[in-house]
Amino acid sequence: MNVRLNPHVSVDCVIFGFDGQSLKVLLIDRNYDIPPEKLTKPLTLKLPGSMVYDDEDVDTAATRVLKELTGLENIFLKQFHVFGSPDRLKKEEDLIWLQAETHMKIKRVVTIAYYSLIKIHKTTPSDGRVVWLDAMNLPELAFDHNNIIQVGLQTLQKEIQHEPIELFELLPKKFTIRQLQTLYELILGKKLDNRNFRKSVSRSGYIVPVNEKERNVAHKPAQYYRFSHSRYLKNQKL
Amino acid sequence: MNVRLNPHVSVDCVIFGFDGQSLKVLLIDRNYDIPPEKLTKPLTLKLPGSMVYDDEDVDTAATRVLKELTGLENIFLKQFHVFGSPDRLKKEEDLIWLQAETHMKIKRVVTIAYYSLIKIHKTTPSDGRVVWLDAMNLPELAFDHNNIIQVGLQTLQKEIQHEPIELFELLPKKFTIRQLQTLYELILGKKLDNRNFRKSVSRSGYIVPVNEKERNVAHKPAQYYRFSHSRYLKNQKL
DNA sequence: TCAAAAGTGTTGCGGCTACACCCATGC
DNA sequence: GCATGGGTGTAGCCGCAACACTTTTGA
Repeated sequence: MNVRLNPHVSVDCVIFGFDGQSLKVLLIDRNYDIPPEKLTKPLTLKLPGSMVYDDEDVDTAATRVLKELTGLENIFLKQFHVFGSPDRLKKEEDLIWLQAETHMKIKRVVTIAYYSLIKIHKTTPSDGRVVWLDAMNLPELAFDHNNIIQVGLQTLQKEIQHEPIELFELLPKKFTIRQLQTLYELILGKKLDNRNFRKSVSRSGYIVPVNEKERNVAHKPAQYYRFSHSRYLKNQKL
Repeated sequence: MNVRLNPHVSVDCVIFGFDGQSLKVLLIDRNYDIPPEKLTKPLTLKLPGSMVYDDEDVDTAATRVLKELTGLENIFLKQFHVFGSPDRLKKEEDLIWLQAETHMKIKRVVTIAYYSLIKIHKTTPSDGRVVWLDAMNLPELAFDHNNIIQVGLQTLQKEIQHEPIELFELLPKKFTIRQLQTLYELILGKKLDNRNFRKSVSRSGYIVPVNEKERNVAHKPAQYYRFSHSRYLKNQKL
């Protein structure tokens, strides 16, 4: 395999997770290996990404980034926008970091952004560079990554209105209706009516109860449900 | 202005037009300037496109292509997908043409695809390289351009369900309901009920009759309508 | 027995579909 | 007067929103 990097094209992945309370984004501390006394900022966070190899499809590059980072394969990953303004590399520290990382003088990179939804607990927690931050309340990130995340979130909002399937990637196999509703509310940014939400769940036909309830909770225990992929496919055909 | 081309990133524009009968795509004969005796094929058609200049936003590059070709500015133009497989330049003749065109040895180009909707009669007909072909019945094109057009068409199908506004770019200022319906049917690839279609038109609130009817037609003359942008915006606010 | 979250039904409105006939014009 | 496409109304179904109380558990 020819591993020469194409210094003009990169991929960046906006990886969403859900911890039951809030919507998270996976970020990388790019200065993790730098000794503290040399750091100008305590944290310099960026989206996981990579230059594209010379003989690699751009989609493959995004898949590779995800795998290197989380160990996961066959993950839902969707190209959503290209960020190609020549001044997206305008911060001095970003240019310095890029040069150190790639050993090339780079003035301009066009990046193809993807988003992905994964269960937080599935990521290898061993990688110390990885942090999950609240997607709605982020600090200033490297490059134009705040903007990329915002556009990714808007895309996700639109998508889940038509393809709710994606959301189940964020939930554990067994989940309660309340968890699912909370997730919808977080992403859409508004409250939903609980009764109507339950009706739409049972109408869906592919969210089915499992033989298990919550335990040790100080209220009526909730029924667990799972996403049935086979029933989902059946409904599509109708 | 630094006019150095970035040989790794290009833009391609799928420009749709409508002649009242069928949906068209604008294509370029890339061998227009080659003397006939040197041609291997009578026509070698491709999408209008360009490499991206080193100091140019990718969206700007797409806008530039459209302007160079049609003279039009401020045109609706939407980024819809990146085609980045390393073997999208696999045909020998494509590589030869690329090298002649750019004077560079190029093995791999990632292209960002845009689609656009314009009124056919607005294009400068002086440019002999330009041809409009039926979008549903295309010959084999250069590179992976057949595939790009197909994906563009699918994107358009999805978009018009939510943002019908785009379609008015394809119609003359004054148009009949039947023309609008024909356009919908062509893009969606299915027949629509005429009565229900008219109802949705009058419900829309932003398609308004003008004081003019068809003339010299051998049937009841149709009312002309126009798209009212101001009414469209008002409805959005509700 | 209290606090806390789970779970449950009905009604009205508006939008979507299906469907058949008369109208105005040019030839 | 006839061929051609323009234009019109209704009824049933379905999905969506609004809305308040009972149930089950742990503490």
